[in-house]
Amino acid sequence: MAENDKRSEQSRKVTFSIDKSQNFPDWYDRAIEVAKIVDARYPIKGMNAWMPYGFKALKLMLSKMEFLLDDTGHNEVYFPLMIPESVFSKEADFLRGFNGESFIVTQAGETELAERLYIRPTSETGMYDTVKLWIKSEADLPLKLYQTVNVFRHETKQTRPLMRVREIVKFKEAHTFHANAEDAAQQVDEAINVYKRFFDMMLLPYKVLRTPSWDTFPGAEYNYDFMSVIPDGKGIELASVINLGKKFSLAFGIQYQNSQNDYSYVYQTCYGISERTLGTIMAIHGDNNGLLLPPIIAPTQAIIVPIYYAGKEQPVNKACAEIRETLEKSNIRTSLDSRQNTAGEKFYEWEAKGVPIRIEVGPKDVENGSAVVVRRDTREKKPVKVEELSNHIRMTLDDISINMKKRADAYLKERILHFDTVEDVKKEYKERLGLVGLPWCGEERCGRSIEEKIGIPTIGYDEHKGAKGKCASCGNPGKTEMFFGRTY
RNA sequence: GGGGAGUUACGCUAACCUGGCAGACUAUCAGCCUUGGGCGCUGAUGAUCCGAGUUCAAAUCUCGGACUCCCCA
Repeated sequence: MAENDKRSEQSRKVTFSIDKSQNFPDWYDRAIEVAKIVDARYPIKGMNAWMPYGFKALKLMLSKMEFLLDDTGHNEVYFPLMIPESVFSKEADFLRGFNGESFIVTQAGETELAERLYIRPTSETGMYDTVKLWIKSEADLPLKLYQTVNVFRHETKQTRPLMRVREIVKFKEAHTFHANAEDAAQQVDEAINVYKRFFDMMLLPYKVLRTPSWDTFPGAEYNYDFMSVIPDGKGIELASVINLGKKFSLAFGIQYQNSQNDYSYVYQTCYGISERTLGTIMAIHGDNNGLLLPPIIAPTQAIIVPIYYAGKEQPVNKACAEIRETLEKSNIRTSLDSRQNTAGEKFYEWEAKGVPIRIEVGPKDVENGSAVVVRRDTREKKPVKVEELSNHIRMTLDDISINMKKRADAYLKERILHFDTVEDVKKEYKERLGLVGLPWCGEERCGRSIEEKIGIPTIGYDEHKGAKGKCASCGNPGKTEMFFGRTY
């Protein structure tokens, strides 16, 4: 810093006095606030107002999911927010699972309603009650639907923006209906593949785990969860893929007429993701300067920051406008920050918002016919000739994505810990480290017993990976690896 | 499910115990100075969660409510 520089080190503001690795919860709240993703000041716990920048990122993310669903033969529909109590309570396990956390409308104005109306905590019941009218014959199957809706759950525990909320604003849920069990099972596989493609695009690391039989989704035959780990060591369920079997079709009477002129009950699956995915993206990729958004969902992929000097604004502005036009022509989402704040202030702000690339244009650059390109992930600065800018930015965006994915995969690997015995876990595991894997024989009794001994809840097991050692409970050969962890 | 703490301007906070002009920082707005990593200066806007009680007088004391946070099962 030059001696004549009036800026003093001490008066410098600090966006993040909070260290992400030391205090993740506070870091997360602050990062979301500074980047203007959501406004958590909305006066209901667990319900947040989405701000323009955050909502743009969310929409970009969802559009990728929509593309994948459309591409695999799903059709978009919409079902109402409210579900009559008589419909909501038709499937017993489902009712037991969601009754306690549902909001229920009991009156309109001062008039008490004849029948109570449930605000959907998820849409199964409301949907299936009507879809049964749509299905007549085998020719109507398979039927693959999805909708993007808000759902409400009265969370009593701590809430956290995007991760654990009372109003899930964008629940993108798919529901499918099939003629037989094989087709339904196949659909589960397709859904898992769709989600793999999606989370890979979002540069998120995950592990697909099958939920143990004693812990499945209410009303399910079996289900899989896409699990990731956030920096405080807690597991987070990014997506759930559920085989409902005939449970709901029996409860709701969803039947089709088959070729033998008999009626058969349909087999169903459902699966969904939400804005939690965006929350996890921010949690995993952010650093002590704020967010880092994957280029694929960044509302602004490149921010142009003019560096003004008195009397030299005109040429700088002109160069910036030209660069912006060029980049937009190459389909790079570009913004220009021509506000009169100091350059440094703007740098910090756009870094906090997670914009992948910054382009600095000052009088020196104009003279040289170049611009300074700065990567958000490495903060590396590089002068680039204006003619080469479009190409360079494209390549750099790709490179940032590759780098982010690499980092994220390495990150998850560190947070999934493999142990051989309960004793090892007790000796070496501390809460904030991540998920715990132990060999398991496949018996419910043993799964529950391990859970109790190590005091960490079961999450699910990796179906496709055999375990090396002996079951951590009974000592018989381990069939698979069971994972344990605290979750959101 | 049980327990505890709290609520003052967009945000953070002082005054509370011991009742007496609600003060600072930040932000915002107007202007100046500036702009290659948060500089500085002048001025302005803006607040005691809601309801009741005690009192000459309540952010402050008492009671009730709402909401928020934390801890334990």
